[in-house]
Amino acid sequence: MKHGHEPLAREELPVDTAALARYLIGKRVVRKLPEGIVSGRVVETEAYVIDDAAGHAYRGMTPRNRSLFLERGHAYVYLAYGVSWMLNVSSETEGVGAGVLIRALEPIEGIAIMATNRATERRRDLARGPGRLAEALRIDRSLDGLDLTRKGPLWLAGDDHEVGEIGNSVRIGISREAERSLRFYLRASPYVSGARSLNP
DNA sequence: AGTGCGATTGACT
DNA sequence: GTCAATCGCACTA
Repeated sequence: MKHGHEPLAREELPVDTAALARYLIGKRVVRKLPEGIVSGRVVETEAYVIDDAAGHAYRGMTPRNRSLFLERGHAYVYLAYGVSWMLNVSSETEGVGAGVLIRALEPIEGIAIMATNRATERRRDLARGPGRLAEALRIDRSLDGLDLTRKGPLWLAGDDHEVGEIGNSVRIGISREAERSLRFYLRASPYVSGARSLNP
């Protein structure tokens, strides 16, 4: 990497949730921890679009989901099933609630730190799945609302690596609006979560 | 104030 | 393949 994890500029982020979900494939999530930098390539995302009954913003702003209404490029972090933290990127203009769930990363930097955070040595299991990636990067509520277009504890950056073919499918683990094809993933990546049928 | 339910994971049959 | 863990939050009253 010749660049120094320069953050993505907000202006380059598509002002459209599905477009942003696709755009983020191949980009980098960078986490600064006391032990060092941890980062990975985004290989899987899901869009939770405007007026989406499956989206947390569907019934309006609440204390939990207010970060979804921030200008695009901010973190929305919440706890799923009382067990796993989920990292989302707000995706529309200020006041409009929508976001992109980051579902899996290909581990790039700080592998040893991730392995410690995850209590496993298996490379493929470090950040395959939204809860796992949050654990690997030690992401929790304290990062909710963070501007991901600025260097800080967590941000989004570019990546010089060529991006392979991007597939799309229905979203995973939801019941409402389950038929919509709003999941995006890198076809060739072994670091993508989900059943085989969803990764043709 | 009580209740039902997940944008998941890991353990287990 | 099935299933329990675990808890914050939105919703009902």
